Amino acid sequence: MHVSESDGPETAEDALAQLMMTVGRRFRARLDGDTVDPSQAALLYTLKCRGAMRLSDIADAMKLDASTVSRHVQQLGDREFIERGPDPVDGRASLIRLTEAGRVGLKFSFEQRRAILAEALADWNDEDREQLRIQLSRLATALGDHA
Amino acid sequence: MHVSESDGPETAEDALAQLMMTVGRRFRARLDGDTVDPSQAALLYTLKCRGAMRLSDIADAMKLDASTVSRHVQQLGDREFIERGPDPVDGRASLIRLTEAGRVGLKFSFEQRRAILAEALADWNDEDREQLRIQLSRLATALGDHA
DNA sequence: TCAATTGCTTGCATGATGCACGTAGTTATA
DNA sequence: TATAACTACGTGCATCATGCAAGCAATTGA
Repeated sequence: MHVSESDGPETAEDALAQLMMTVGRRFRARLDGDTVDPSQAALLYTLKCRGAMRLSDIADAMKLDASTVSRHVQQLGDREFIERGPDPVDGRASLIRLTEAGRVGLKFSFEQRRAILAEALADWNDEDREQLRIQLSRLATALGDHA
Repeated sequence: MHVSESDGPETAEDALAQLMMTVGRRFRARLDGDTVDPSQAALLYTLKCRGAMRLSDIADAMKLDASTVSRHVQQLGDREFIERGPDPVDGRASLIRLTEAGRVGLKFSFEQRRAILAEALADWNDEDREQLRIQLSRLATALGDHA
Protein backbone atom coordinates (compact mmCIF):
# COMPACT_ATOMS: atom_id res chain seq x y z
CA MET A 1 0.00 0.00 0.00
CA HIS A 2 1.48 3.30 -1.00
CA VAL A 3 -0.66 5.24 1.40
CA SER A 4 0.62 4.87 4.88
CA GLU A 5 -1.69 4.06 7.71
CA SER A 6 -2.09 7.42 9.38
CA ASP A 7 0.13 9.89 7.53
CA GLY A 8 -0.68 11.47 4.24
CA PRO A 9 0.03 9.79 0.95
CA GLU A 10 3.69 9.03 0.34
CA THR A 11 3.94 9.96 -3.30
CA ALA A 12 2.55 12.62 -5.57
CA GLU A 13 0.68 9.91 -7.46
CA ASP A 14 -1.10 8.78 -4.32
CA ALA A 15 -1.78 12.33 -3.29
CA LEU A 16 -3.55 12.98 -6.55
CA ALA A 17 -5.45 9.71 -6.39
CA GLN A 18 -6.60 10.70 -2.93
CA LEU A 19 -7.49 14.18 -4.06
CA MET A 20 -9.58 12.91 -6.93
CA MET A 21 -11.40 10.58 -4.59
CA THR A 22 -11.86 13.13 -1.87
CA VAL A 23 -13.07 16.07 -3.86
CA GLY A 24 -14.24 14.57 -7.10
CA ARG A 25 -17.72 14.44 -5.77
CA ARG A 26 -17.85 18.15 -5.10
CA PHE A 27 -16.95 18.93 -8.66
CA ARG A 28 -19.11 16.33 -10.23
CA ALA A 29 -22.18 17.52 -8.42
CA ARG A 30 -24.14 20.22 -10.11
CA LEU A 31 -23.48 23.27 -8.04
CA ASP A 32 -26.08 25.67 -6.81
CA GLY A 33 -27.27 27.98 -9.52
CA ASP A 34 -25.06 26.25 -12.03
CA THR A 35 -26.64 26.09 -15.42
CA VAL A 36 -24.66 23.27 -16.99
CA ASP A 37 -23.81 19.91 -15.52
CA PRO A 38 -20.16 18.88 -15.18
CA SER A 39 -20.05 16.78 -18.33
CA GLN A 40 -21.51 19.53 -20.43
CA ALA A 41 -19.20 22.08 -18.86
CA ALA A 42 -16.29 19.87 -19.86
CA LEU A 43 -17.64 19.80 -23.39
CA LEU A 44 -17.83 23.59 -23.47
CA TYR A 45 -14.31 23.79 -22.09
CA THR A 46 -13.04 21.46 -24.79
CA LEU A 47 -14.59 23.67 -27.43
CA LYS A 48 -13.17 26.75 -25.78
CA CYS A 49 -9.65 25.33 -25.84
CA ARG A 50 -9.71 23.73 -29.26
CA GLY A 51 -12.16 25.80 -31.27
CA ALA A 52 -14.84 24.41 -33.53
CA MET A 53 -14.83 20.63 -33.65
CA ARG A 54 -16.76 17.79 -35.15
CA LEU A 55 -18.87 15.69 -32.85
CA SER A 56 -16.72 12.62 -33.31
CA ASP A 57 -13.60 14.59 -32.43
CA ILE A 58 -15.22 15.80 -29.25
CA ALA A 59 -16.10 12.23 -28.36
CA ASP A 60 -12.51 11.18 -28.92
CA ALA A 61 -11.14 14.06 -26.89
CA MET A 62 -13.52 13.46 -23.99
CA LYS A 63 -13.38 9.69 -24.20
CA LEU A 64 -17.13 9.46 -24.35
CA ASP A 65 -19.33 7.54 -26.71
CA ALA A 66 -20.45 9.54 -29.73
CA SER A 67 -24.08 8.97 -28.74
CA THR A 68 -23.49 10.57 -25.37
CA VAL A 69 -21.84 13.57 -26.96
CA SER A 70 -24.66 13.75 -29.47
CA ARG A 71 -27.16 14.14 -26.64
CA HIS A 72 -25.05 16.75 -24.86
CA VAL A 73 -24.73 18.68 -28.08
CA GLN A 74 -28.48 18.58 -28.53
CA GLN A 75 -29.12 19.92 -25.06
CA LEU A 76 -26.44 22.58 -25.29
CA GLY A 77 -27.75 23.54 -28.69
CA ASP A 78 -31.29 23.92 -27.33
CA ARG A 79 -29.90 26.41 -24.86
CA GLU A 80 -27.82 28.07 -27.55
CA PHE A 81 -24.57 27.48 -25.71
CA ILE A 82 -23.20 25.99 -28.92
CA GLU A 83 -24.08 26.25 -32.56
CA ARG A 84 -23.67 23.78 -35.37
CA GLY A 85 -22.47 24.77 -38.77
CA PRO A 86 -21.76 22.69 -41.85
CA ASP A 87 -18.36 21.13 -42.26
CA PRO A 88 -17.07 22.51 -45.55
CA VAL A 89 -15.13 19.37 -46.30
CA ASP A 90 -17.73 16.76 -45.33
CA GLY A 91 -21.45 17.19 -45.72
CA ARG A 92 -22.24 14.49 -43.17
CA ALA A 93 -20.44 16.22 -40.35
CA SER A 94 -21.10 19.52 -38.66
CA LEU A 95 -18.71 21.82 -36.93
CA ILE A 96 -19.70 22.59 -33.37
CA ARG A 97 -18.72 25.94 -32.03
CA LEU A 98 -19.05 27.73 -28.70
CA THR A 99 -21.43 30.69 -28.67
CA GLU A 100 -21.07 33.77 -26.55
CA ALA A 101 -23.80 32.43 -24.27
CA GLY A 102 -21.78 29.25 -23.98
CA ARG A 103 -18.74 31.22 -22.88
CA VAL A 104 -20.80 32.90 -20.21
CA GLY A 105 -22.21 29.58 -19.01
CA LEU A 106 -18.74 28.05 -18.88
CA LYS A 107 -17.38 31.03 -17.04
CA PHE A 108 -20.12 30.68 -14.48
CA SER A 109 -19.29 27.02 -13.91
CA PHE A 110 -15.66 27.90 -13.37
CA GLU A 111 -16.61 30.63 -10.94
CA GLN A 112 -18.62 28.17 -8.88
CA ARG A 113 -15.66 25.85 -8.62
CA ARG A 114 -13.30 28.72 -8.02
CA ALA A 115 -15.28 29.71 -4.96
CA ILE A 116 -14.91 26.30 -3.38
CA LEU A 117 -11.22 26.15 -4.14
CA ALA A 118 -10.49 29.68 -3.08
CA GLU A 119 -11.80 28.81 0.34
CA ALA A 120 -9.47 25.84 0.61
CA LEU A 121 -6.50 27.80 -0.71
CA ALA A 122 -7.20 30.85 1.41
CA ASP A 123 -4.13 30.53 3.60
CA TRP A 124 -1.66 29.50 0.92
CA ASN A 125 1.05 31.96 0.10
CA ASP A 126 1.54 33.24 -3.40
CA GLU A 127 4.57 31.12 -4.08
CA ASP A 128 2.82 27.90 -3.14
CA ARG A 129 -0.17 28.83 -5.25
CA GLU A 130 1.98 29.59 -8.23
CA GLN A 131 3.88 26.33 -7.82
CA LEU A 132 0.61 24.48 -7.58
CA ARG A 133 -0.80 26.22 -10.62
CA ILE A 134 2.23 25.37 -12.71
CA GLN A 135 2.36 21.79 -11.62
CA LEU A 136 -1.34 21.13 -11.96
CA SER A 137 -1.31 22.70 -15.37
CA ARG A 138 1.63 20.55 -16.42
CA LEU A 139 -0.05 17.50 -15.02
CA ALA A 140 -3.31 18.20 -16.80
CA THR A 141 -1.43 18.64 -20.02
CA ALA A 142 0.53 15.46 -19.56
CA LEU A 143 -2.56 13.45 -18.68
CA GLY A 144 -4.57 14.99 -21.45
CA ASP A 145 -1.95 14.62 -24.12
CA HIS A 146 -1.35 10.94 -24.13
CA ALA A 147 -5.11 10.47 -24.07
CA MET B 1 -13.05 34.43 -17.54
CA HIS B 2 -10.16 33.31 -15.42
CA VAL B 3 -8.84 30.97 -18.02
CA SER B 4 -7.12 32.83 -20.76
CA GLU B 5 -7.82 32.05 -24.36
CA SER B 6 -4.80 30.01 -25.37
CA ASP B 7 -2.48 29.91 -22.35
CA GLY B 8 -2.92 27.68 -19.37
CA PRO B 9 -5.13 28.59 -16.48
CA GLU B 10 -4.10 31.74 -14.67
CA THR B 11 -4.66 30.65 -11.09
CA ALA B 12 -4.19 27.51 -9.07
CA GLU B 13 -7.96 27.33 -8.66
CA ASP B 14 -8.51 27.27 -12.38
CA ALA B 15 -5.70 24.82 -12.87
CA LEU B 16 -7.36 22.41 -10.50
CA ALA B 17 -10.79 22.95 -12.03
CA GLN B 18 -9.27 22.17 -15.38
CA LEU B 19 -7.47 19.14 -14.04
CA MET B 20 -10.63 17.73 -12.53
CA MET B 21 -12.44 18.23 -15.79
CA THR B 22 -9.63 16.89 -17.94
CA VAL B 23 -8.74 13.78 -16.06
CA GLY B 24 -11.74 13.14 -13.84
CA ARG B 25 -13.08 10.74 -16.36
CA ARG B 26 -10.03 8.55 -16.28
CA PHE B 27 -10.32 8.10 -12.55
CA ARG B 28 -14.03 7.66 -12.47
CA ALA B 29 -13.98 4.91 -15.03
CA ARG B 30 -13.51 1.42 -13.75
CA LEU B 31 -10.01 0.55 -14.77
CA ASP B 32 -8.96 -2.66 -16.41
CA GLY B 33 -8.80 -5.51 -13.96
CA ASP B 34 -10.03 -3.28 -11.19
CA THR B 35 -12.27 -5.09 -8.80
CA VAL B 36 -14.08 -2.20 -7.17
CA ASP B 37 -15.71 0.75 -8.83
CA PRO B 38 -14.57 4.28 -7.94
CA SER B 39 -17.38 4.98 -5.48
CA GLN B 40 -16.77 1.79 -3.61
CA ALA B 41 -13.03 2.39 -3.63
CA ALA B 42 -13.72 5.76 -2.05
CA LEU B 43 -15.81 4.04 0.60
CA LEU B 44 -12.98 1.62 1.37
CA TYR B 45 -10.55 4.52 1.53
CA THR B 46 -12.79 6.35 3.96
CA LEU B 47 -12.88 3.29 6.20
CA LYS B 48 -9.13 2.90 5.89
CA CYS B 49 -8.53 6.47 7.02
CA ARG B 50 -11.13 6.66 9.74
CA GLY B 51 -11.52 3.13 11.00
CA ALA B 52 -14.82 1.40 11.74
CA MET B 53 -17.80 3.64 11.08
CA ARG B 54 -21.55 3.53 11.10
CA LEU B 55 -23.33 3.58 7.78
CA SER B 56 -24.84 6.99 8.40
CA ASP B 57 -21.43 8.44 9.22
CA ILE B 58 -20.02 7.09 5.98
CA ALA B 59 -22.90 8.72 4.12
CA ASP B 60 -22.15 12.03 5.80
CA ALA B 61 -18.44 11.79 5.10
CA MET B 62 -18.95 10.88 1.46
CA LYS B 63 -21.90 13.18 0.93
CA LEU B 64 -23.99 10.38 -0.43
CA ASP B 65 -27.49 9.32 0.47
CA ALA B 66 -27.64 6.64 3.13
CA SER B 67 -29.50 4.37 0.74
CA THR B 68 -26.66 4.55 -1.76
CA VAL B 69 -24.14 3.73 0.93
CA SER B 70 -26.37 0.92 2.11
CA ARG B 71 -26.19 -0.66 -1.32
CA HIS B 72 -22.43 -0.23 -1.57
CA VAL B 73 -22.02 -1.78 1.83
CA GLN B 74 -24.12 -4.75 0.76
CA GLN B 75 -22.03 -5.31 -2.34
CA LEU B 76 -18.74 -4.85 -0.56
CA GLY B 77 -19.96 -7.15 2.19
CA ASP B 78 -20.88 -9.83 -0.31
CA ARG B 79 -17.29 -9.74 -1.51
CA GLU B 80 -16.02 -9.66 2.06
CA PHE B 81 -14.16 -6.39 1.54
CA ILE B 82 -15.88 -5.11 4.65
CA GLU B 83 -17.53 -6.70 7.64
CA ARG B 84 -20.36 -5.47 9.82
CA GLY B 85 -20.34 -5.81 13.55
CA PRO B 86 -22.84 -4.65 16.15
CA ASP B 87 -22.53 -1.15 17.52
CA PRO B 88 -22.10 -1.66 21.27
CA VAL B 89 -23.86 1.59 22.06
CA ASP B 90 -26.78 1.34 19.64
CA GLY B 91 -28.48 -1.87 18.63
CA ARG B 92 -29.96 -0.33 15.50
CA ALA B 93 -26.63 0.59 13.99
CA SER B 94 -23.72 -1.58 12.91
CA LEU B 95 -20.07 -0.75 12.74
CA ILE B 96 -18.57 -1.25 9.32
CA ARG B 97 -14.95 -2.22 9.18
CA LEU B 98 -12.41 -2.86 6.43
CA THR B 99 -11.26 -6.46 6.08
CA GLU B 100 -7.85 -7.58 4.94
CA ALA B 101 -9.35 -8.45 1.55
CA GLY B 102 -10.71 -4.92 1.44
CA ARG B 103 -7.27 -3.49 2.02
CA VAL B 104 -5.93 -5.55 -0.83
CA GLY B 105 -8.73 -4.44 -3.13
CA LEU B 106 -8.16 -0.82 -2.22
CA LYS B 107 -4.46 -1.18 -2.75
CA PHE B 108 -5.11 -2.58 -6.18
CA SER B 109 -7.30 0.37 -7.10
CA PHE B 110 -4.59 2.76 -6.03
CA GLU B 111 -2.02 0.85 -8.04
CA GLN B 112 -4.13 1.19 -11.16
CA ARG B 113 -4.32 4.94 -10.74
CA ARG B 114 -0.67 5.14 -9.82
CA ALA B 115 0.24 3.59 -13.14
CA ILE B 116 -1.58 6.27 -15.08
CA LEU B 117 -0.11 9.05 -13.01
CA ALA B 118 3.39 7.66 -13.00
CA GLU B 119 3.37 7.87 -16.76
CA ALA B 120 2.37 11.51 -16.68
CA LEU B 121 4.88 12.35 -13.96
CA ALA B 122 7.70 10.39 -15.54
CA ASP B 123 9.83 13.39 -16.39
CA TRP B 124 9.24 15.39 -13.21
CA ASN B 125 12.20 15.80 -10.94
CA ASP B 126 12.06 14.72 -7.32
CA GLU B 127 11.67 18.19 -5.98
CA ASP B 128 8.67 18.97 -8.16
CA ARG B 129 7.06 15.69 -7.22
CA GLU B 130 7.60 16.30 -3.56
CA GLN B 131 6.18 19.79 -3.85
CA LEU B 132 3.20 18.45 -5.69
CA ARG B 133 2.65 15.72 -3.15
CA ILE B 134 2.70 18.14 -0.26
CA GLN B 135 0.43 20.64 -1.91
CA LEU B 136 -2.07 18.10 -3.17
CA SER B 137 -2.17 16.51 0.22
CA ARG B 138 -2.77 19.86 1.88
CA LEU B 139 -5.42 20.69 -0.64
CA ALA B 140 -7.22 17.38 -0.19
CA THR B 141 -7.19 17.93 3.54
CA ALA B 142 -8.50 21.47 3.25
CA LEU B 143 -11.24 20.49 0.86
CA GLY B 144 -12.16 17.44 2.87
CA ASP B 145 -12.23 19.20 6.18
CA HIS B 146 -14.77 21.88 5.65
CA ALA B 147 -16.97 19.24 4.01
C1' DT C 1 -23.73 2.83 -60.54
C1' DC C 2 -23.38 0.44 -56.48
C1' DA C 3 -20.97 -1.29 -52.51
C1' DA C 4 -18.34 -0.02 -48.47
C1' DT C 5 -17.23 3.48 -45.21
C1' DT C 6 -18.04 7.33 -42.15
C1' DG C 7 -20.66 10.78 -39.18
C1' DC C 8 -24.31 11.14 -36.55
C1' DT C 9 -28.84 9.88 -34.23
C1' DT C 10 -32.04 6.92 -31.80
C1' DG C 11 -33.75 2.72 -29.21
C1' DC C 12 -32.71 -0.03 -25.52
C1' DA C 13 -30.51 -1.89 -21.37
C1' DT C 14 -27.69 -1.01 -17.37
C1' DG C 15 -26.07 1.11 -13.35
C1' DA C 16 -25.71 4.87 -9.89
C1' DT C 17 -28.26 7.86 -7.32
C1' DG C 18 -31.91 10.27 -4.38
C1' DC C 19 -36.41 10.45 -2.33
C1' DA C 20 -40.18 8.49 0.10
C1' DC C 21 -41.59 5.09 2.91
C1' DG C 22 -41.37 1.03 6.01
C1' DT C 23 -39.31 -1.61 9.91
C1' DA C 24 -36.77 -2.28 13.95
C1' DG C 25 -34.51 -0.49 17.85
C1' DT C 26 -33.87 3.56 21.12
C1' DT C 27 -34.96 7.53 23.95
C1' DA C 28 -37.98 10.63 26.36
C1' DT C 29 -42.00 11.62 28.88
C1' DA C 30 -46.27 11.18 31.26
C1' DT D 1 -44.24 1.20 32.92
C1' DA D 2 -46.52 2.58 28.74
C1' DT D 3 -46.49 5.15 24.90
C1' DA D 4 -45.00 8.60 21.73
C1' DA D 5 -41.25 10.56 19.19
C1' DC D 6 -36.97 9.71 17.18
C1' DT D 7 -33.12 7.34 14.76
C1' DA D 8 -30.60 3.82 11.84
C1' DC D 9 -31.04 1.27 8.21
C1' DG D 10 -33.22 -1.14 4.11
C1' DT D 11 -36.32 -1.24 -0.09
C1' DG D 12 -39.33 0.35 -3.97
C1' DC D 13 -39.52 3.59 -7.40
C1' DA D 14 -38.27 7.23 -10.62
C1' DT D 15 -34.57 9.68 -12.85
C1' DC D 16 -30.46 10.40 -15.26
C1' DA D 17 -25.99 9.43 -17.59
C1' DT D 18 -23.87 6.22 -20.29
C1' DG D 19 -22.61 2.53 -23.80
C1' DC D 20 -23.88 -0.62 -27.35
C1' DA D 21 -26.27 -1.85 -31.39
C1' DA D 22 -28.87 -0.60 -35.19
C1' DG D 23 -30.31 2.67 -38.52
C1' DC D 24 -30.07 6.73 -41.68
C1' DA D 25 -27.70 9.99 -44.55
C1' DA D 26 -23.66 11.47 -46.96
C1' DT D 27 -19.15 10.38 -48.87
C1' DT D 28 -15.70 7.56 -51.10
C1' DG D 29 -13.99 4.04 -54.02
C1' DA D 30 -14.30 0.45 -57.46
